Amino acid sequence: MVAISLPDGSVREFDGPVTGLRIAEDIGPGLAKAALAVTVDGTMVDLTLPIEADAEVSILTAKDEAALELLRHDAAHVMAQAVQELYPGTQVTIGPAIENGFYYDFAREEPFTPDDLGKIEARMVEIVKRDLPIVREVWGRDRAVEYFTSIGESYKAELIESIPGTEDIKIYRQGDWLDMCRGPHLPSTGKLGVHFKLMKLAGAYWRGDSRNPMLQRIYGTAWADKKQLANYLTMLEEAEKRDHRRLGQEMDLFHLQEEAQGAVFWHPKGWTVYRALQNYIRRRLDAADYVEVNTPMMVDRSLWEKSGHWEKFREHMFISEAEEKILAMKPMNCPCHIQIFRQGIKSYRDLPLRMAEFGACHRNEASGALHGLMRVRAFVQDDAHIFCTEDQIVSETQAFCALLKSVYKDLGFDEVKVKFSDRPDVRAGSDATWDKAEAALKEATDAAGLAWTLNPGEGAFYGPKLEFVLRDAIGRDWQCGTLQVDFVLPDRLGADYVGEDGDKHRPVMLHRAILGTFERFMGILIENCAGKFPLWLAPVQAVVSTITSDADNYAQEVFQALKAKGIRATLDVRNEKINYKVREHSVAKVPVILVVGKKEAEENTVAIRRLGGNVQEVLALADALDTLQLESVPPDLRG
RNA sequence: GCCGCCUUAGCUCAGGGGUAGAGCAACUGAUUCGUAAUCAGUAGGUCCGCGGUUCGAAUCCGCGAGGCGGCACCA
Repeated sequence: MVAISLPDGSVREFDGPVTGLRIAEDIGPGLAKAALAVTVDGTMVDLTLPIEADAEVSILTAKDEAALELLRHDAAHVMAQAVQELYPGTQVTIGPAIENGFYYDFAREEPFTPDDLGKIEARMVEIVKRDLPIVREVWGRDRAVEYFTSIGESYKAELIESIPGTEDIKIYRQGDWLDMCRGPHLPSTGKLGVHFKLMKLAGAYWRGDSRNPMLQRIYGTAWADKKQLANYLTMLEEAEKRDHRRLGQEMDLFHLQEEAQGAVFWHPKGWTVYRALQNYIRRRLDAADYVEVNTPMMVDRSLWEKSGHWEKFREHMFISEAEEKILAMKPMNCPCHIQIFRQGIKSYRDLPLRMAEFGACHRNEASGALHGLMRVRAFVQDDAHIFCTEDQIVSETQAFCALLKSVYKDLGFDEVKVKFSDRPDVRAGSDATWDKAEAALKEATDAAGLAWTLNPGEGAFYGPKLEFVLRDAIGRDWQCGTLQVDFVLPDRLGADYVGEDGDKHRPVMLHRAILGTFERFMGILIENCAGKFPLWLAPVQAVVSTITSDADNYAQEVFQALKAKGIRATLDVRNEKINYKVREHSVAKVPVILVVGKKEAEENTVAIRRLGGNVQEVLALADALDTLQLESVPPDLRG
């Protein structure tokens, strides 16, 4: 007797082992048809797998989020079958479900072309139409290795060999095609449906290791129905429209060119936003008792040798030679900050010492890693190093987390996630020190009210770290802020202070940034607001547009008044129709258009039109000026 | 760095072994108009670079650069 408890609380009894499909049939034919898999005591399994003991079972259909993952995994298998039918001799490797879709990595001499994607997709539809039953088999390891080796699937054989000897090898067969896979899978290929699309071709290293051969990866997206697929494709189009590289050009914010690969040419408008952002951060740091410094951009190699960077990151540093000395463009500010710390004698009374710098750093990133503003070779961080005692780690971390959260909120990001990276296998410092540092970081993060997830073993070799990830308007995650506890660098570069006891001690150094780099954050900001900057950041905050030349003098007066109030305004007295002007300034995403015609000039008013709206508000000039001035105050300066 | 694709006017893109195309933008002129494109005209090109094939290359082939999509990397 097997008792099956269902999600509605009911219990059904069967006289022996029973499959999920039987249970579904028992409930109703409609459900049996829609069933894709079952969860047994919370674990997803095949619909055809016998359930031997009492269990809590729930039947999964396309409506369940978990079933979608299954569907995507099956899409990967169907794609692999299609590829092997169309291109004999191609080897399969791995093909998991991923967010929004799936991929499969193939080994094949000849590259796939974009045209091939269409052919593969058509064959996939055909395989779905064949509605091949998907049958699970359990093989012995040796048999599996032997089989895959015999048909020339050396990657699969290698995979099986790396599975622990105690585990069964599961084979899923659909028609005359089969693959080794952990499962579970759909009952038949027909259940996959045809709401998938192959998206892109890419290279990917075997087992993610750049020393291994490169395979050909095909990415696809798959959904439960037509509407979901269409929504996803629409979302991608929307994301493309707010791509910071596209908006950067359309809005005349910045450009990149090959003579300065990975370095940004900021245009007046982009630089205006950049400055507004930097000034904002500078005020926030001042308010949080940081001191700002500035240190050399090029420093002799000997300093990098002492800090350990020369040994570890030499390849990624830009080098210059002068008078038989080798200088390196600084890839980071911290060694220089320690030089300032070391000047004179520091007392415990000087700690915590929070030293900030907006210093230009250069790193020779791999050419393939460069990506618009998001990954560049020349950048400025909102960087600071907090020199403190071990006892001050908690309070400093807590204060930092609070500052970070507040900054993100001001900039329009409310969702912040934290990744906590603890001790790696290879590390410096004693276990006792690590215990202390990790506990302090955790305590402080909790106290700051931030939810964190563990990133085991991913800490820096010199200490544990926090990574702050924020989510943008269209649901993408960006890692921006960081806080790293460092016991090593102060030691290597000889930083010390005199303690209460009169002895010399090593300070702990907290490396921290909120935005990360200004370049990258500008990119994130542009994409998050789709180019429609909040008023305090907008490069042009208001444009005064005339209807006829009769209002030119008055428009000039309005324009000067705006400037006098510190508002970034432009004047548009061109002989164009107001429709034309409104459209042009709207496309340029200017937040406020002040329209003035004969009537406004006579009455000393302005008609305000805001970006995205189509209503006009007529205000007395003095009121309009006050309103706009108030609205353009940066968030940290608001009463 | 690795794999694939792409590179034509300021921008978006079409074309394609025989004198280089469109829309928008720019410029000139006309138009003075009430909230998302007024009309007409003019000008604009090393078809990414270098080499090869050819009577002839922007087009075909090779090499290189940059960009794009991934992978690897990210102190």
